[in-house]
Amino acid sequence: MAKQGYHHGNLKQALIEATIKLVEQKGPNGFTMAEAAKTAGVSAAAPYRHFEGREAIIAEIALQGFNIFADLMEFAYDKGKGSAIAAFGKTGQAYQAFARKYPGHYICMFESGLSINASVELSDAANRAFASLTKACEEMLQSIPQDKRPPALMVSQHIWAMSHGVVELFARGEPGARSPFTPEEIIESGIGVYLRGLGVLPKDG
Amino acid sequence: MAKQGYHHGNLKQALIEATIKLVEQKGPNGFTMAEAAKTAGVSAAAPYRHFEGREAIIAEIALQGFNIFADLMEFAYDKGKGSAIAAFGKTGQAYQAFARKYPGHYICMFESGLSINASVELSDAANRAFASLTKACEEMLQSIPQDKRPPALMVSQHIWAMSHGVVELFARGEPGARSPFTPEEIIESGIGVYLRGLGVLPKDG
DNA sequence: TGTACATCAGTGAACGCGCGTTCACTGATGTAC
DNA sequence: TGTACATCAGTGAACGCGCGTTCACTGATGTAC
Repeated sequence: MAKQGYHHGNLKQALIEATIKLVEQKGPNGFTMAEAAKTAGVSAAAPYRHFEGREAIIAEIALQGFNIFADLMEFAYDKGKGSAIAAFGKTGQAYQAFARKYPGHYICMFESGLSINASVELSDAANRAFASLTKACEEMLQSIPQDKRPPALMVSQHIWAMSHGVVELFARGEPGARSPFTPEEIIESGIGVYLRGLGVLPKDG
Repeated sequence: MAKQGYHHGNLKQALIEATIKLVEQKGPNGFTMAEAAKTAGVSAAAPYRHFEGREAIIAEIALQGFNIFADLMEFAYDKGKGSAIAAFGKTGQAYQAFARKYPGHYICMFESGLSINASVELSDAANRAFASLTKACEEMLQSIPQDKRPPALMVSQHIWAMSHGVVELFARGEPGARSPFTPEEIIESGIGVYLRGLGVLPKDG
């Protein structure tokens, strides 16, 4: 995959991948530059040709993560188009799927202590991701009479909070360790109840 | 407060308090034994008279935290007794109040990477805390016809997930930084919608 | 195609640092008589 | 009340370690002519 010899050829991405792996295994602060370099098969000084320092590599992963996340959400939303509820459901599933498929990115994005306002690029990417969730909420809320309609932003924050909570509490560690239900079951039923409460789903599913 | 002189007199608790402060300021991995000792005004070797090592002090704080948490939840639940809904609402508020009032404990409990199964005491305390939430859910669900009643455990996990998500996403950093709403507004309205979805609250509040 | 040279992307040694932990010690405290 | 002694809870020096980072260097690559 990577070039042999003096020049690695693809070191930047190799370091990112090494860091993702380490972060998944040891948590956001268990990773060290030295170990990332070693994992990538390169001397300890090499990373500094590509990243300013420790923080920068985490920030880069978070940035990539938010961009993947935003793409996934937008794609999921488009796939459900036609039915606002369907579109919304797809974005909710996309959230869980992202967290499951990219745990290292998820950790860098939400658990590393990184400030989202650290760079314009980063906050742009984060905003894009959550804007698409909020847009899905907004369309879904159209079916509710205007005077009973809660703010779309608040609805998307409820969904976001529950999704994030499920990831943090139930999607880590051995399956079943903390709950007899799978994360997907929990979030799907939770959002189902919530949507009934909003009045966009009938009382009986 | 603490004794002066060679013997501190209260070092164990002083170290715990120092660690809580450091954890609040620097995150779960920003704390060091050396700094905790220094903050408590004691040599770097002294903590080892009271704790086996770094992990042990975090575990002790988490244990204290789960016990305080469980007490608060049980107390809140009792206060709302008579009305199942009221009792439930009180426990939800107690969750947010705990996270706000004891951020250092909260971090050690949920963000330190500590395994809840690390000790029997710890898992007992954690179970006690969540059992009282589940009990509140169970009583609340009595008003629903049995064949439409979701498992109490799942309901309590939904509530727990949303509460935790709100704490993690909206209750940290400067107020208003990520949301125009306060954490309390978000969780209260979120749980309100959810309860309407369950059918334990009327369609219009 | 060949050569000279600039630039790029690595190396390896070294640094200073602070951490976690151990160890022999010592000052303070409690207790038996 | 006084004394001897055991125990407790600190100290301070030292250790080995690995980390983040810098620096002068060098091998590989790309390009102008």
